[in-house]
Parts: sequence; structure tokens; C-alpha cells
Amino acid sequence: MNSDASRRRDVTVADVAKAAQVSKAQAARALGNYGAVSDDVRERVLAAAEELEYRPNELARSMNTGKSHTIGVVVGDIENPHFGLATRGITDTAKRSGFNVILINTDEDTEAEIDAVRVLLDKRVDGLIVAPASSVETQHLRRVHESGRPLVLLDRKAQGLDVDTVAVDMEDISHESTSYLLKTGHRRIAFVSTLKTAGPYHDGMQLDSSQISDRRDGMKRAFDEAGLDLPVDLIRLNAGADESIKKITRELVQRPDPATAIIASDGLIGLSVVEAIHELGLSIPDDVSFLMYDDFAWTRLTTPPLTVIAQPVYDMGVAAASALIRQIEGRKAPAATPVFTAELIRRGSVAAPRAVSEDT
Amino acid sequence: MNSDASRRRDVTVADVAKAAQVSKAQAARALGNYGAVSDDVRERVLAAAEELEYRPNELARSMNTGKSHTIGVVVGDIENPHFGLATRGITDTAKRSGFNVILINTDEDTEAEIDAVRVLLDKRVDGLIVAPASSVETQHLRRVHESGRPLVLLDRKAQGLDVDTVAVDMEDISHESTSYLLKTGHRRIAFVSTLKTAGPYHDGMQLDSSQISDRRDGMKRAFDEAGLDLPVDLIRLNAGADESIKKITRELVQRPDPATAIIASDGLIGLSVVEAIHELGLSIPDDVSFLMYDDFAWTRLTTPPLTVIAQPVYDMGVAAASALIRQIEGRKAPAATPVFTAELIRRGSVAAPRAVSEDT
DNA sequence: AATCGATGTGAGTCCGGTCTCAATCCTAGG
DNA sequence: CCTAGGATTGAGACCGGACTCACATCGATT
Repeated sequence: MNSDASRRRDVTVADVAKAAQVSKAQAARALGNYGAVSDDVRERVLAAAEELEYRPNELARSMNTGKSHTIGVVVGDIENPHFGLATRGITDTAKRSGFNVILINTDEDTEAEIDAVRVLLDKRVDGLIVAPASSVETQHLRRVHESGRPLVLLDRKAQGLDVDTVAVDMEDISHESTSYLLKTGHRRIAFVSTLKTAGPYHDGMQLDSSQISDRRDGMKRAFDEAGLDLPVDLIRLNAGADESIKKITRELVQRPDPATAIIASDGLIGLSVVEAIHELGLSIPDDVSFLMYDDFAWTRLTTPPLTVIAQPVYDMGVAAASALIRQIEGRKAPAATPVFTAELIRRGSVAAPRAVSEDT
Repeated sequence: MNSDASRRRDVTVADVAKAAQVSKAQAARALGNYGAVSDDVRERVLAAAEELEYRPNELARSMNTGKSHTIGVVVGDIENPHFGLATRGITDTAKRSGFNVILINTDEDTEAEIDAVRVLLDKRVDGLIVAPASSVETQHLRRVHESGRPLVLLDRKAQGLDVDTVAVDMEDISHESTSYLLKTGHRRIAFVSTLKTAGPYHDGMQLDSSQISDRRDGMKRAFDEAGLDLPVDLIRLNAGADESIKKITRELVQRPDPATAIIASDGLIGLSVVEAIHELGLSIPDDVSFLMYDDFAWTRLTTPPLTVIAQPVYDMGVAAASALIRQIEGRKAPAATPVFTAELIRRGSVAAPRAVSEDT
């Protein structure tokens, strides 16, 4: 049985050294490929190692090199393909440079994030990539940065934290998209996000997520330029999950002064919004126009195909990992993290509102 | 600047001990919450630790406890929502038991998988969850098992490896689905998979993936029961990625004796197949019926909604993690990993073929 | 007052590597 | 034949905790 095997201690350099009849130091040198070792010794050691199936204990190695060749990645939800793809970009890049990835999910909860960061630090990861749940509560991230541990932010900025941040300019694309909707004739434009806030949205409200905040600003600028007021009553935060989002959607399109266009803050939300609209027997874009962030492949398959805001998610993951590894390896050249821009892809889910609403 | 801070050595028990004016051993006991420590000492140590912002080095801790509280997860592709969701189930469960997850992607490549397993073992993870790329090349997994490291397989079985395996009975659901298509009138049923093989499919071919192999067997059984031959020429492996899948799809529906129904082996493949059909101007299910594995949310939004085979992916992730942790914690009770079953969800993408094909 | 078991406590070892340092070998130059 | 300088080599320290062991301390027993 393997009960013996399972009990068997791991083979160590000392074991190899003994088998090869050399000192532990020599064996370590031959194995670690450093220092001076005669051909004779090297051969004997390598042969012994092979024979004993020696495998170095990376933990021990990390302990005195101080490098774990591991990076920590903290995201809100890997289940969301947005993060799935970004994570893919990160792991691919990490692997290429010999790094591994410890992944932690926070469910977009700051407490969980603080915990995640602590755990990762305790495990002595070489660096961290974090998609911060909040752009305001960032003391834990600041602490990481101040302790000198390499840190890169993904997707969202953190207030007053000057670290490499890989994100697209949301204000800009939001402005562009909103302008597009306005030009198409929409005035009652809704925005649905799962961002958790203390209460319902009100004018000029401070939003904890830079991403959402920037999108709001972009919308507002577009409305301002058109000489119109941003319809505050159609900005819906705290959207929650599936059923909750559907409820909000129904309310938005069935209220007295209904939304004629809905912007979903991400692909998961978009899914529920579209489904709710279908369930009401309404048609996109005849009854309601729809636009969402994240260009998932399936958005091309719906009827009509959805107009979306595409972000180079995979590339952003790659960039985040590259920037982090650059920091870890101490190459000073900041190599300016590339600027990423989102793109409005007009497919079929936006059209002029049924009857151009007369001014209120 | 923080160049000072970054250079600063981490605070260790020794530092705390000195600050608290006690021996290192006492400090360690107070901090680690073990052994006997007087209230007085405990207080001083804890205060000093707080003051110095002491954080235990988990690496060092792991070194002599032998436990890293980390499990390794090896999947084919996290970008695939199937694995994304399973991973979510794993990480959620792991976190609940105090374990972290190191994630490695293999791109369904056995070489990469072997490497991944080795790396994880070197890092001394407490256990492994692997979705094996091949059910045949499994020496590396066998080695893991024989070395006594806890191991759980996900999604696919491994030939001759008797370890906990969390998977659904593919033969059965494949049989059910195929029977359904046959009953609906289809005879020319195609199956598209990305499984890599040496050459094109031929009768009785040995397939490296238990998952695909079982599906083939289920199809075959359904055909057998109907007294028909499995249309070997419509079994397409090595489907590759997007464009390649589309090409195969076009060939399948445009060939002289075309497929009247297509089964996609997973959601990613399904996406490309459906898009290719759309691009040809053909309609589902009027021109071609379609059925796919994986019940992604978006399948409800297409026109028509897609008929799919739903697998309890999240729960399977949870079960895999639970089983692994059970092994790690040495609780002997095998607690029989629950049996998972897939479910055929009939939506709108399957209908009778346009003209029931006369027997050949 | 002498004894005993239950804490408290500090010195030191160990985990499995890396790395410093002094000692030993060798070989070419003088 | 002798010696300087580089190549080898082994002993042992060290990384940062966990844990063993021997040595106090102290109130409770008798």
C-alpha cells in the first residue's frame, strides 16, 4: 500500500548528498546550479538526485531567497468572464516569466479584500494585482505599497494611491456612448450598476468605485453638452443579482416616464436586463434601446446583436502582470503602462426611441 | 520616500520578543496561541506585536508544520466560464476551510499539466484538484497519488487511477440527448469537439478524454438502440478555435449529405457553431438543430433559446474542494462524493429536420 | 515544612534549503 | 622544486517560525 509512501519523508539535499557521498553544500551547489562544482561531483549528485527522485522544496528555497515566484491576484468575481479573461492574461504572462498565481475572490467586498491582501502578504507573494472593490477604502492597499511590495491595480483606480494602474478611460467612453444615445434621440437613459452604496443615487453623489464614478461623469458631461439634465432617477445602483436586476429593469421600463434606453454596467447585469425585457414581451431596440459594458462573444448571437463597449480585457491582464513583474524584478524603467481605450461597438440594440419624448 | 521602508526587514518573532522583553519561545507561544503563557507575558507580547505590526511568515510556518494551507487547481482554461464557475465553487469552499488556491492553466496541454503538477508539488501544496487534459496519459497523476498527496479529479476520469473524481455521467446524458434528437427525426447528427487527436475520427477510435469518450459511447448506444449506425463522418474532433470551428460547421451543413443537427461539446464551441450558422444565413432550428453542453445564461437570450445540457458545475467545484479537504484533514470517512447528473434542458433549438431524410 | 503536579519560561534544535568562510587541491609561473 | 592564485570542498550559520526539554515557580496536599 501507499500508506508507507505517504508517510515517507520528502527527499532532501542532505539525502542526495549522502547518496552521492559529498557534503550537503556541494550537493546543494550542484542541484542549485551555483558556485563551483567539479564535473565529477556534479555528475554523482545529479545521478543520485535522479535516482532518489529529489525535488527541491520551494518553500525552503523561498525562505532564504525571499522570493516566492508567486504573485497574488485579488478580483471581485472570477465567475464573471470579464475577470476570467483578465485572469487568463495574467496567468499566461506570469507563467512566461516563471511566476505562479494565487487567486482570491472577494465578491466585491472590501472586508474580504483586506483579508485577501493580508493572507497574500503573509504568504510572502512577490507582488499583488488587485481589482479594488472600493476606490476610497484603500488603506490596506496603501499599506502594501508603503511596505514596498510591488502592487498593480486593475480596472479601478485607488484614490491617492500612486501605483501602476491598468484601466481604460471610462469617462471618455461613457461620454461617447451617452452622446451616441442622445444623438439617436434618447433622453431617458438609465444606468444600472451593482455598486453597493448607502442609499439610492442622488445628484453629485460620491461613488466609491472610480470606474462607476467615471462613467457617471462621462454621462453627465454628455448631457451637459446637450444642454440637458442627467436623469438622476434612472441611475440605479445596488442592483444586486439576477432577480433584483430584473425587478429594477421592469420598474425602469414600466414607470410613468420610462427609460427609453438602458446601459448595463457589465455583462452579468446586461444578461438579466435583456432577459427581463424579453420576459415583458418588449423588443430591443423597438421598445427599449440597450447598451452594455463588456463585449462578450454571445452578444453577437442575440436578436438583435447587442451594442457594447469593448474593453481589451485580456491585454489589460497581460499589461498588469507585465508591470508587476517589472516592478518585482526591480527594473526601474517605469516603461509606462500602455494606455488602454474602450471601444463602442454599434450592433443592433440601439435605435431611435419609439416616439421622441416631448420635453417635460 | 519608501525606499527605506522597502528595504526594511520584516518583523519577526525575535523582534517582538525583544520588544516585549521575553524569550523568543515565549513570544512565539503567545503569538501562535499554543503552549503555556502567563497573562502578563501574553499581553506584553501582543502589545509589542501590534506596535511593530508583526505578521507571521506563513512560509516559515509551513516549513515546519508541513501544511501550507494551499491547494493547487489545474484546469484547462479559466477563460471558459465552465471552469470559471467550477473554480468559483472551489475557491469559495477552500476559503471557508481556511485554504487558498493556486491556479494554473494548461490550455488542455498534457505537457503543461505535468509541469503544473510538478510546480505545485514543489510548492508543497496540501492537495491538488486537476481537470486532466488526458484520461490516458496520467503517470504524473498516478505519481502524485502514490506519493500520498491528496488528489481529486474534476470533470474527467483518469484511466486506472482510483481517486475521488467529481464528474457527471456523460454516457447517460449523451445517450438521452441523442435519443431525443433521433426521436425528433434526426439521423445525420454531428458532434464537434476540440479534443486533440492524432487523426480524424474513425469507428471505435480510442479517445483520450473520458468525457468525450463517454459522450461518444452514449451517442453510439442511442444509435444502436434505434438500429442505426453512428454517422462516423460527422464526429469532428480537433475543432480548434473560433475560425476553425466555423469552417467545420460550414462543411457540416453544406456537405452533400449534411448534418441536420449539431451537438457542440462545450459552450465555447457552441458559440462559434451558432455564429457560423447565422453567418450562412441559415436558421436554427428550421435548417439545423443545435444542442450544446454547458448551460450558460446567455443561451436563454438567443433566438431561439438554445437547448442545452446543464451540469451542476458550481456544485461540482464545491464537491471537489470538499472531498480534497476531507482527504487533507485525514478524515477517513470517504463520505462518498455525491453523484452529479447532467440535465437536458429543452429550449428552442431542436426541431424536426426540414425533410425527414429517407434512409440511405 | 516537605512534597507534588501544574504551569511558566528560556535555551536550543529542527524544517530544507542558501550562502559565507576558511581550509584544501591543483596547476602554472619562476 | 617552490609558491601564488584560482578552483573545490565541507562545516556551519541563517531564514522565521514550531516545538522539545530541562529548569524554575507556585499554590495545594498531607
